Amino acid sequence: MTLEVSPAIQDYAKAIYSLELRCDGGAVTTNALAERLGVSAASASSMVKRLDGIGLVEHVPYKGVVLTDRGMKVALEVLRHHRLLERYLAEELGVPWDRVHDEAEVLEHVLSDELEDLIAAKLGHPTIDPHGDPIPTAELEIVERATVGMDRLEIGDIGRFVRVSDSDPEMLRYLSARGIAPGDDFEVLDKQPFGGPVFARFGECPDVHPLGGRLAAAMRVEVGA
Amino acid sequence: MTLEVSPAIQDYAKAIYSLELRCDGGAVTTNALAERLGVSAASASSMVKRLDGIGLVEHVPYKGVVLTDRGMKVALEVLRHHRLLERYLAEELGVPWDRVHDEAEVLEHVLSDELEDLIAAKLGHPTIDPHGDPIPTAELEIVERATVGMDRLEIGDIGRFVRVSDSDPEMLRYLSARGIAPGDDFEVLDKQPFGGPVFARFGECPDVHPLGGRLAAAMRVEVGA
DNA sequence: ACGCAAATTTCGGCTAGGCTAAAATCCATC
DNA sequence: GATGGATTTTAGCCTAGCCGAAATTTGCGT
Repeated sequence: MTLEVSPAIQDYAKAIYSLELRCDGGAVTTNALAERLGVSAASASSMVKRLDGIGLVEHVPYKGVVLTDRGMKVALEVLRHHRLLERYLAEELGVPWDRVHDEAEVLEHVLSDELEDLIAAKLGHPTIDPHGDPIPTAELEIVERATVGMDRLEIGDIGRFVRVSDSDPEMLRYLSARGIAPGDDFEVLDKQPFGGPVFARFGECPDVHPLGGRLAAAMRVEVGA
Repeated sequence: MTLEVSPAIQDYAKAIYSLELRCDGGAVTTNALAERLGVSAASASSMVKRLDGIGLVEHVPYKGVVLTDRGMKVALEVLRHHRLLERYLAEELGVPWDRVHDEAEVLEHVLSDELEDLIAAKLGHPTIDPHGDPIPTAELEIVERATVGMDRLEIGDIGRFVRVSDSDPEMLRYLSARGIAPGDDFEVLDKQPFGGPVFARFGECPDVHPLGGRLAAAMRVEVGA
């Protein structure tokens, strides 16, 4: 049945998974998928039909797709590969934080189960990757923590900076250069009105950083003591 | 010009390189190439034409192919990836000796230059892989040592077991299980006539091993004190 | 020197995955 | 309830690699 899961199919499954998370509960549209993967809407449409044919997604024409259980397994397997590799590359090989995503993006498709196990063991079976994203377990269970973007915060909010999108190298370099990393506790000291930037302090460092626009939205945090 | 070197092309370049080594100096035939890569002669023929078109090989129809300088660079780049990865997998991740080849076979095509450098540095810029094969330098220079198969040896010959084909897992398991590894010094104690097996002792271990057939031919040695 | 077997190339066809352009469908607005 | 713009799907086409079958070339043995 499922004996042919090409890299392209893995990429589609992964993209559908992450888009399902965003647009909570809803079906993923062809357009969103196409944009995410950098292909034309026509290409996405025909691939979606194929994925439905092999039972990885449920496709309602003109409505969108939802992953089936089997499709979810494919997505989580690739996600586990990706995030384990990110962690491994950062920790064992010293690949810079803002580069691990691109490296993992290609390696994830050719990682054997055996190598996956060896890497996980060597890392001590980690549960989050260098961006703070959770790594699915070997049994493909994953806990997505509820987070909000820093753009939603108000003056006085405190909490923990949990994760940041791994796909924008420039953002990662920016944060990295300022010593801001997932896991840091923070405090919002000021905020400009009308969707303006928030001013926050991270970890032990007394510096106050202005965070606005796409950056603040990409920085996901858990609010509270 | 060369901006498209697909995995398939890399595999062809690598195969042509190693066949050129064997059939010393001569052009590589389409059939040999097809057999090596496990594709039909028709497929190999058409790919050879493509490779000639993009300048990686010189193809004389019905005669065979020879790598151009650019083709050689492609082959050595992939070979460096392959052997560095074998070394890395064996040393850092504990992948069994007989499995590293297959893992490296897929990873070699997706290894970025940056990762290549990091891996080489971590290993201390090694010059041979776990099978005793030389690793091309970053500048793609390689020294192929002159070796003979153990099947050519006579009683009383001594020397060093240098390398063994990396592509037969069963052979590797067999040698591994008996504690025989590249780098071992050996002594030929007996030999049966008419192409029969040689009996040899390796390293410190007093055991005498009978080695015949394809195994003896695959075991390459340097003869002499 | 000639013919035949083996090697090689050519030919037509297949799948995966992508594209553009055109047709179909959906939905918000009037 | 119609209609126009946006979205989605279909249709036709392309390239990379692979295949088997048929045509071609080579070169060995006599």
